[in-house]
Amino acid sequence: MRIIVAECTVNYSGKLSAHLPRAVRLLIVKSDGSISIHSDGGAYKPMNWMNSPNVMVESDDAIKVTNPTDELLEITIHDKVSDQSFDFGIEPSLQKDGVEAHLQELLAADPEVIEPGFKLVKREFMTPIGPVDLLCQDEDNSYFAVEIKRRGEIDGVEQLARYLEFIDSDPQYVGVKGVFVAQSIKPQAKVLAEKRSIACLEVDYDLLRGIEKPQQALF
Amino acid sequence: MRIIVAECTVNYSGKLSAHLPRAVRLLIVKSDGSISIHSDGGAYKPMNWMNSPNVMVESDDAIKVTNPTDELLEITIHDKVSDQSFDFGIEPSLQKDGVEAHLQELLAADPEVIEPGFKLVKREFMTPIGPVDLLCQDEDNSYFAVEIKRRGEIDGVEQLARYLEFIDSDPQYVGVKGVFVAQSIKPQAKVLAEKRSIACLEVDYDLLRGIEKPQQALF
DNA sequence: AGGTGTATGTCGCAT
DNA sequence: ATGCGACGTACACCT
Repeated sequence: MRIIVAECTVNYSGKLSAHLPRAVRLLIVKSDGSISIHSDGGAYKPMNWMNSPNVMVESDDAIKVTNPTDELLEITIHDKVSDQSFDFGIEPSLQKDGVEAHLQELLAADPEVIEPGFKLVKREFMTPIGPVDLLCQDEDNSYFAVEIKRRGEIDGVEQLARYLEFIDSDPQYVGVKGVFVAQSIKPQAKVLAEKRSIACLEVDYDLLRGIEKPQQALF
Repeated sequence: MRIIVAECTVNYSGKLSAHLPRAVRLLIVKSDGSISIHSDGGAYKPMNWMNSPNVMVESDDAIKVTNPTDELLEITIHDKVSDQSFDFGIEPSLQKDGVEAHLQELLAADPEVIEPGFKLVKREFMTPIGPVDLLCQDEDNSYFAVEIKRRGEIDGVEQLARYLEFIDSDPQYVGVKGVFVAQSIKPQAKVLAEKRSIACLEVDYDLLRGIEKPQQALF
């Protein structure tokens, strides 16, 4: 990892054109060759960047980076304040917990959390426009398509509505109903779900993780 | 801007839980208080971060950052390699010039690219739920609502379908049909467009830019 | 390599 | 503040 602080101007052309006027900025060159240009503000997103793979050509007062799709990043260095390199060694893997995949696992293991009597038919049930998270059946063997989100927003409801449309057109599953499950559901998403005759359920992830264990202990 | 290189372990809890095992990493603390933790790889996205506003409490071997929504970022510093601060001054504004708007301009200027005989009725034609990119008429004076995207995905088809629903409910435009135009259209988007009776058209931006000039030269 | 869905998405703009 | 759409989205996963 190379860390440069320099007064510079930047031009990017490729998927769009961008120009950064002269100012002091942080340049990060990672060992895979990717380069990013940060200002002192605006969250973590760099103002400009070029991902690996690319070719970087450096001269006294300029850095030119090109990639295989003909994007060009051109940095003119007016005044170099600092230029250091560090050896970071290998990066152990990042561990994450609490994303949608976990939520789906927990609910697949315990469909009765969604509705008493629910049995899991299929996880990632395929439709022509993509997989719905869970397909379940209730005690009357009626089908329910379940869409799970971490945050319940309006586009998630639309997504489920589209799936339902396609699943319902299969005679085997005709009459399928929808359940929209999320840790929290926005008011507008609830309104739209109501309009689409889709049930809503808010679940607490920590609680869900909690009740999962006692149930496993029963067996 | 403060730039720290240190061997550290990191824990984040908030919207999810994340843990970074001990390794050397780059910590960037921007003047707005936001902090990001980078490894030496993986493009520009940091492994962990905390945006402003937040409260940062620093001790000899640890940095604890909390924000108003009770997210917590905890960095344990095992070995500090470097710790420097720089004054960046003010950042002049970034200038961008995108492809998206230009594509609409080109098609508005040349609707026949979409379909021979097409005439432009209105750009940004207003509906109660937002403007559709182009409203056109063909040689039989039938109406066509055109939605233009750089990338044609399923959401764009839904968007156009919603517009069509509203436009069609106006007696003047009843029977309006839809055309979905993009540089490339994903298979699933095509499937949904088919189901919604919306025509799809993939256009080449460079080609379009090319044929624009000869036409302009005719006048 | 290309398609598809998620993201602690981020960002900007309108309401 | 919240909703909504665009992003040089990035990124993991699957075929």
